Amino acid sequence: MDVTPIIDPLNDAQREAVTAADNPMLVIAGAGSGKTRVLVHRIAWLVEVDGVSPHGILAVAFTNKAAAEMRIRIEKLLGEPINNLWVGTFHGLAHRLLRRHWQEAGLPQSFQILDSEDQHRLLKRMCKNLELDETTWIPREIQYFINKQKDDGLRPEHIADHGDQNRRQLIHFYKLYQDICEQSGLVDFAELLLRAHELWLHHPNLLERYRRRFRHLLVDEFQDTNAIQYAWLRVLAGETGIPFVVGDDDQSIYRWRGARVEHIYKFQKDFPNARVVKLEQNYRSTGTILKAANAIIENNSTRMDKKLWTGGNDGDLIKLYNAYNERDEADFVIARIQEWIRGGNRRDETAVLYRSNAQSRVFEESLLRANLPYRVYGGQRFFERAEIKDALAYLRLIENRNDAPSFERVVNVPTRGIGATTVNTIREYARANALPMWEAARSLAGGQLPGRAANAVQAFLMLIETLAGDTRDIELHEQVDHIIQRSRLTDHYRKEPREKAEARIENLEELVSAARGFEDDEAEEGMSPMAAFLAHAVLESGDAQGDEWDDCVQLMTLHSVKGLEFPLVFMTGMEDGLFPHQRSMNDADGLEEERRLCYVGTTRAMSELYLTCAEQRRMYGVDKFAHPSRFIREIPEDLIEEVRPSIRVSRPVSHARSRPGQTLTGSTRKPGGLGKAAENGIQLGQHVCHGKFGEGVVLNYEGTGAHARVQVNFATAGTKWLVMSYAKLELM
DNA sequence: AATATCTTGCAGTCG
DNA sequence: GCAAGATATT
Repeated sequence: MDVTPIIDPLNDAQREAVTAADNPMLVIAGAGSGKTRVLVHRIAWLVEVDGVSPHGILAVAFTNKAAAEMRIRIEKLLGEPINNLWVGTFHGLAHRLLRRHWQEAGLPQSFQILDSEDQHRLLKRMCKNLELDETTWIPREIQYFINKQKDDGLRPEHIADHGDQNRRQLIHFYKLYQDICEQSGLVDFAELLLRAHELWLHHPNLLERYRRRFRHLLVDEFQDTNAIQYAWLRVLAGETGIPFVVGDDDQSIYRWRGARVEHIYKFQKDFPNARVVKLEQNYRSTGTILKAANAIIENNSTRMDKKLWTGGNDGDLIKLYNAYNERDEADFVIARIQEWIRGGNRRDETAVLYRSNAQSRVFEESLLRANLPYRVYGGQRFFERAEIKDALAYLRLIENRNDAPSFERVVNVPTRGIGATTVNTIREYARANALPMWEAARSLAGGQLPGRAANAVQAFLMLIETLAGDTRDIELHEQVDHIIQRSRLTDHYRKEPREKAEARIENLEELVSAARGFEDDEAEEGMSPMAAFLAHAVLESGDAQGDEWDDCVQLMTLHSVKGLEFPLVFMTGMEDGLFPHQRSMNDADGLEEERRLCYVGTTRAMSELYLTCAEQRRMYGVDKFAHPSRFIREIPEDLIEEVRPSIRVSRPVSHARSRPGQTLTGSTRKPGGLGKAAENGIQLGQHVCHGKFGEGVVLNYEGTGAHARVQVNFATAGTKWLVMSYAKLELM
């Protein structure tokens, strides 16, 4: 047997992990150290050398995309498709188990998954029905509470109210919500994990079966596991399982959504015979970039000691640009990208990173002006669009008449004369008689509703039944198409403004295509293609921007860039308050997570890294002055080169626009090159007069000769940047 | 039921 | 400053 393709591409540390004996293994893998490679090669090693059947291996990734990629890489390495290997996300795997063992899990066979929007809508409706005080009962907060409990593995009966009235109410609400879900056959995301965990706890023989089957448990992005995920894994591993987990404590950036990096330490306690391997050799970035990344992350107090290094060159210095505002920042970035492209490089080798989504706008405008194609990550995903969810609600109702949220969603879409009053009556009747909405509607349409409403409801019920009958024996995509047409959703959306209508109808057509192309590889026996498709739609809600996959400049947040790499990277908006974000700046934990985010961003760059900040930024409609991010100061000076330095000066305190605490001084800034004396007879702090704007004070000054620009704070007109050669300023 | 007007809040994200 | 959601208006 030839193991060279599995072993040869690995360094010593990677090889140690890949070829390890049957021990629990914790791999601490720095950014760009080949962590996915280790996982993939480990699986290949198990199969090829240790003779483990893929049937006995379970691999967990954090996103569907990562899972799909992992499978492809494994199959490529092994040279054949591997069908009986379980690779997926925690949610995907939990779902698979629940489909398989729906009876043991106490679920109806036709259970459906509730996404977070569905969950929110349901809770909102519950709040309204219960007529709770809407200032204290905020659906978002209730949602957060319920999900948090579930993520911690808690059912309502497990939670103590600590004698707190409010908390007792919340727990009661959780119970109520759970009852509705049970009755409607619905399972939310957190519930998938919780049920899967309970499946182990309540059915020891089932657990035993899976323990015997999955001896090898591999987990990627281990630092991102939450409590219930870890518990599920822990129970499955038992005494005999061999977990192999890979993660990077320095890249833990999702604490706010329940991820606990502490699981890395817990792992070592729970599996005392675990071996720990550190991967520190980086294959991605230049020496300079790695030095900067190391320097930044060293400021965190709680971390495992780890230092990235490369066998490669130091490469270019990191460039820092101090823009005078966010538009200047964007123009600078776009100019650099154009330069990059002129140099014969690709647009998709460049990434513009920012802390929050709102920052993308200025870059988009600049890119549009420059005629550069770009792609913004994030935003609404395909299966989350309103028109798609409407169509899916019809499909779900056909699968499961008890699905109350779907019933409510489409009972009057398109409008068919079933208004709020009628729906309320149905809901009330359902509640009073402990019936599903569907049954309640059937009863009431028999006569207890006013004639017109009764007819409308009757027509709706008939429609669903007819559609169900019509589509029983046809192909999946034909079913979808038929239902979209006959429900008259297309006609409904056609009434909207032209542009919107077109996009919506296109999306509905796209849904039919999605159904046509759908292959239910992982569908469980007894699951109809439609049920599999619906589950797929919720669990894998698709890319936000399916189109525009070709050569585009990549725009995304620092969070969504994790796992990616680009030759040319811009980390923008490097200002205190923006990054680190204001809301994380004041506590140590928050700041450390921001710093890890900075570490993630820095380590995405392969050869060139630009940091940009603006001294003035328009936020929420007002211009604000800002200090450069403290993270810039954490990078050793000799690694940074300032591009086109601008001049710093104390702001005048007397002006209405300036506020205490916003005074900028050159002395605190790094690196050097700031604070040169001004030319052209203009002095910083100089009082000047402008023909149109009147009197003002020179705040800042940038450039030389004909291109020189000056920033003046006018008494009445506010702060302006003026080109010296046009402004005709008079010295006072 | 569709449309106009007002209020609110404003990090990040995957399943 | 803007967009989404809630509420008022016809």
